[in-house]
Amino acid sequence: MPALLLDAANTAPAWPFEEARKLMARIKRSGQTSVLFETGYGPSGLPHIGTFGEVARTSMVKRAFEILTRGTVTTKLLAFSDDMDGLRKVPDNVPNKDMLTRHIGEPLSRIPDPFGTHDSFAAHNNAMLRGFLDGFGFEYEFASATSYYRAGRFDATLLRMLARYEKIMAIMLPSLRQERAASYSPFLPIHPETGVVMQVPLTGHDAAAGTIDWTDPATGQTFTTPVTGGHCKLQWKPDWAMRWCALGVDYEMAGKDLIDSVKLSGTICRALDGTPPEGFTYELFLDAEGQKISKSKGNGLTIDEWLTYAGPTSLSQFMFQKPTAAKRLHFDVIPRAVDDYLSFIEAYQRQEPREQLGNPVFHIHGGAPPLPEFIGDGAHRTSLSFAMLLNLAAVANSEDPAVIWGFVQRHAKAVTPQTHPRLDSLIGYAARYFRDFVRPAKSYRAPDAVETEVLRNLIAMLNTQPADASPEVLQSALYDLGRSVPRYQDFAAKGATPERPGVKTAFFSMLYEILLGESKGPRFGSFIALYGVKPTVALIEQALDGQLIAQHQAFLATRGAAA
RNA sequence: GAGCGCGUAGCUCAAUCGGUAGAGCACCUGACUUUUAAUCAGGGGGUCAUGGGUUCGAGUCCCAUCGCGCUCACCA
Repeated sequence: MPALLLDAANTAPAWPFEEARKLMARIKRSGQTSVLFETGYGPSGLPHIGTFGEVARTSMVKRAFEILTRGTVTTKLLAFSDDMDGLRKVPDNVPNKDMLTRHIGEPLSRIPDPFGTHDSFAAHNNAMLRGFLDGFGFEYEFASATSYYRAGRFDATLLRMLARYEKIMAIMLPSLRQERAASYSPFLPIHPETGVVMQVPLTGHDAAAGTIDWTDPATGQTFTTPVTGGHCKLQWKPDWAMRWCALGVDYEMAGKDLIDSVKLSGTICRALDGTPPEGFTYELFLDAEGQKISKSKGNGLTIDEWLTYAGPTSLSQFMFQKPTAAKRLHFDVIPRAVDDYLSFIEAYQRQEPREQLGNPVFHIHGGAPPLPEFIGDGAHRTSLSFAMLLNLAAVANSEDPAVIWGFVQRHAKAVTPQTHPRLDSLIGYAARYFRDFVRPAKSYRAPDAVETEVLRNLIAMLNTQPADASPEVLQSALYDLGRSVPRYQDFAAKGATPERPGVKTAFFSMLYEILLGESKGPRFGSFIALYGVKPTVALIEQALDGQLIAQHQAFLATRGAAA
């Protein structure tokens, strides 16, 4: 990386650099030579897009920090899975719900995998998370709460917390309601017989022995359980604090819904003689109605859904943009995110180093963004936007990438999927977006008597055309056909004469509405040339039969049933 | 009750340590041997929510007010 860039980074206003500078101040105070970033994950369901966002954003800060420190400070990102948490509720979107119901309350890492592919439910969801993170190429180390607890990596801090039990309670109790405060315990013993994470009040604790005493409310049996060795876990706020302290976490982001929790955990962390991490509060993702996205509601977008319609870089682009402002995370933001990304990729090449540091693609690609893919040469070179490709899909009236490619190649003959692999994937995404969002919005109508006659004449005209008729010839023939129908004659058109009237726009609108289900459309001669003369005849015949309307209704019905 | 975010063109939003307010869509006009557009050229349109303050200079920083919205206060 050029020295110029490194100097500019010291004052760069982009938020990842601002965050990195907070860490610079922290290591200056402490003198430490390594920095630990953490992101948390609750594996009671499939990975959430918010989880992805947190890892993506934390990675951007980590990378900015590495640039500022010239690699002299070692860094690590720990993706910590709280897989020892007890299962509270059976998720809706999993099989074997009966089996899961029998394991309510047990640690996720102890419950069998309802999908039957992994050693436990937690292992399954952890693998899903890691699959996503690996697919995006994040550098991180995965951590399982269960294995950390069992391996004793938290033992020293757990014992310290037990020794300062009263102090911890004094911090927690004021934040709780009376009835909850009466039964609250920061320590949750694992039932030695049932394996359930017990949420019971403690009847005693012994700091010297490192144990807690409690009673099983179901049987009245009393137990004495060590807080160490994985026999006991912590309530989540003390758990978070203990983890910060035990592992020495330096940086962790959280959504704004956790502001109070971050404060409380920070206080507990200090009570354990730890220093809470530097924090960053990001705004929440909202659905189309402005509601918070949550796993339990199932609103908003999943990672898979985003990746159906656009590539991972566009999702990173979305995550980079202004993390402190609430963002609607819905299908319609995808094209914008893709095109923002593409234009920043292009802009990067002509930017000054200082400007490059504020360019999202600098952070998305860890300082080394790829070159843009252009079509055409010299002054005529350009790149195709996602919005334009969506138009193309609509023009071609096709969800087949090959047809869209055909359109592109009419204007740029040398361009192929081999020379432009990213354009190829963009076209694939555009085709799917068309299928799922544009096509359902279509509305076909039936032709009236005059229109039926015109369409029959159109078939007859097309049957006289060769298969390779040019768009211009077809266009001209279309005008002649329109000119012959009184309804579409326009004597006010430029160049029109009483003998040779112009053609009203209504003629073409009629074709779009009946044949394509849209109010607007492509130059129709071009459409026929691309779509094919014979297929166009078939399309018109289907319209005359009422098949287009019937097919579209059937299509909508299957979608409705699927949704 | 506590905390946070947002008010910029008709709509959706940009504006990178304060320096002449921009884009996309929409709309209007014109050109391309007839009005259709992955074409090109041009145009209209904003009291940057309101009122103060700091400054040579504020959409940007500070204070207050109004409006909209979200989150937390049971669990994670």
